[in-house]
Amino acid sequence: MPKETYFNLPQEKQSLIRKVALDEFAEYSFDQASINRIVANSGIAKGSFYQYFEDKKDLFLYIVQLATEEKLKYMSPLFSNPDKDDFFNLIRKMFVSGFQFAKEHPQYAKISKKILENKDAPITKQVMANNLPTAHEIFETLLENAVVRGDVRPDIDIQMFAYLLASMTTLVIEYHTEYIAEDYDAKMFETIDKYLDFLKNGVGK
Amino acid sequence: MPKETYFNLPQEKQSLIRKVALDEFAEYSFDQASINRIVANSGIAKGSFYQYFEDKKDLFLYIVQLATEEKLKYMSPLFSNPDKDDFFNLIRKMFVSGFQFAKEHPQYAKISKKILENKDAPITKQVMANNLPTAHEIFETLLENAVVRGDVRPDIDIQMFAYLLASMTTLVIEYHTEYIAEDYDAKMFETIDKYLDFLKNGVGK
DNA sequence: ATACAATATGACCAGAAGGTCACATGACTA
DNA sequence: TAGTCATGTGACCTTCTGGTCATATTGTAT
Repeated sequence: MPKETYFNLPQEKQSLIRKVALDEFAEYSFDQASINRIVANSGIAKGSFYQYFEDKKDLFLYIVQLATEEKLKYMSPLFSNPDKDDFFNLIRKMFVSGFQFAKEHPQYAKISKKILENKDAPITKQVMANNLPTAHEIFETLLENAVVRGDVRPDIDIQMFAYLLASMTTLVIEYHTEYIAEDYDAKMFETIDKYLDFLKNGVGK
Repeated sequence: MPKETYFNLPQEKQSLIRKVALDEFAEYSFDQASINRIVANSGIAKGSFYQYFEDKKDLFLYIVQLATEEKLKYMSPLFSNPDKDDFFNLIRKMFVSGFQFAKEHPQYAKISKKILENKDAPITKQVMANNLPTAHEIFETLLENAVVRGDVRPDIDIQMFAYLLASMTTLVIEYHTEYIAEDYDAKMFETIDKYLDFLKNGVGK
């Protein structure tokens, strides 16, 4: 957490620093991000930076927290009415929300992606520890409910499949951003539907 | 590629350097790996290192090439008889081979994993450029054949599914190494079978 | 105007990085 | 023995890093 001094700053200055730090961490990994660049781009003195934050990690975890809070705003409505949608519809809605989040907060999305990509970095482990429950724990609960509801076959390995689901979600988004150039938005639904069809029925003939 | 001086070295010295570099890159990412540590651990002078290699990148790409060649030894036999196995059996065999490779060359496997995890690092892009065809191009061909053979539904999006398949392979291995502690080897087949069942039939009821 | 606390500042520090270079060593030829 | 050429060496270079600290500035309350 930033020091009190930071929160005493005028809102404008706070948000400038946030913006610059966000840009930096969206472009560079934690290790490669540079405090020197951040202070230069913010127009604040190096010394001031350390009046506001304990260290680099402090700033990073703060930014990650903001990202997490923002993402939660998109996701939490889905879980308020747990029995409203069946499993596959819920997945669809999660996709749409996640897609919306990434579209409206591309920087936050980039940072999240960087964190997930660097699973063995020490900083990633700390982020994971701070921001439980992890995605695959959520999916485990979802799957358990889905089996009870009868949406999903009861003979699947829930732990394993939760792990796969959690990662496949980001995979599908990755695929879509990497390969779909035109009609990006409209085709999102096609991509999701193809994915859901695969989840339900597999690809065997 | 290393300089001639390197290849003129006695085999023992070459392989010592390879071993030390392999250890370094298995433990640290390209950026975090340190030439200073490598020369210290090899017992060679810093200056000598630069007689052998152009720079850090030169050494790294050399090690990656060795890894790629080694992995190919495990994988290429599978593709010599393309019509011997149906699609799902081929996937199974690829798993078993990949698993074997990772078990017999854990360092190489670690390096490959690190590369795949850091998709946006410049060095990763260069590795990808050098080592085409990429995994998902292979899977595209495989899927096309599978559709012709009738193993796989003809209405799937081959490009998209090839992308997913390529990544899911590493996902499943990741899951297995992360969650299966005891009977690691024996349970590998269970994991693969569960995965193949999911590929074929999905999870819908 | 004075005193006190909060904040701002940038020169500075130690460490590590990748990379260079003048020189030393050794081996082979004439 | 003298000359040549490949190889070996580590002190040294520049550049960057995260982080510190003595000092200067500012704001506020008396």
